[in-house]
Amino acid sequence: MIDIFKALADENRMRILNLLIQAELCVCEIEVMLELNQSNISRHLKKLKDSKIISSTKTAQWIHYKVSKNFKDNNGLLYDYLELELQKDDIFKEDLDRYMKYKDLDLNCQLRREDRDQVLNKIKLDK
Amino acid sequence: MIDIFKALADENRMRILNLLIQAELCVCEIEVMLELNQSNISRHLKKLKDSKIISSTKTAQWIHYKVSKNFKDNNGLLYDYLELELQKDDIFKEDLDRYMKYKDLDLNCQLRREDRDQVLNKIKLDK
DNA sequence: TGAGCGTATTAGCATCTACTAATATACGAG
DNA sequence: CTCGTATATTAGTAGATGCTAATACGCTCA
Repeated sequence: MIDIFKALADENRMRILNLLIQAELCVCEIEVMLELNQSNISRHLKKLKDSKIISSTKTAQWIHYKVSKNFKDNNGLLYDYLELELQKDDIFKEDLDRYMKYKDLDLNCQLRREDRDQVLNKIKLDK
Repeated sequence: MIDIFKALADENRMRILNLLIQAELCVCEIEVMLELNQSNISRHLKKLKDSKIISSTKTAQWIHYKVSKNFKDNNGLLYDYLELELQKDDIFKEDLDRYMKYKDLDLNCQLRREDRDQVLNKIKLDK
């Protein structure tokens, strides 16, 4: 249980988890959505995975992450708490808004590296 | 929310919280129950209090800590999760067993310093 | 097979955290 | 007022954690 709390005790990991609660995503998508660099995301994902909160599946060179069934099944109350609380914080809501834009524009993880800046621009929120 | 998780991401703080979920206690009682030194407990309590998980009331020179009403009211799902999970781990169960012994023996926080070792001995678990 | 892309890992660093030991503060009893 | 007790705080230190930049690994496709 304490390992789970340790994994949750970081804003960037919580932002990642917030996205993964809504969708299954690969590293490069999270990278664009949160504007964090790949190395950080990868390490944070490892920590979430080590504590069994998320799981991953590999297809070709992409690794897709999602909240693990095991976590939901064994920590239902905590999962519900997270879903509820994540709605209350602007930073998490904005991340989801960016994800919605990304999805509405039919963008996907095969976007080319040279397009990344354009993608970033497209999902930028106008506040 | 992240501050709460940070506060919960430590075994000793969780042991303290485990006791406070069951009873209102002062520092010297926690000290005996968990065999941690006073300085550590005081700092851990401060952290739990800063994140609004617990609250304290002062009577004479004793400061009694308990889970705050505010925390229970605003974090019901998390509180229920904690109550449930804390039952699953031996270390937390043993701490509660020691508390039960302490209570059954009608010991209280006014025990004299020179009696502390005796108290420790009385609440020792025979496993 | 080799180039390119997605992901993981490493090294080096700065910051944070928890601990011990010592000291300070606050209160009550005498 | 002063001593003893309960609690808080400080200083110093070791270990954990998060970051950046660089590198390594693994997969696909030409």
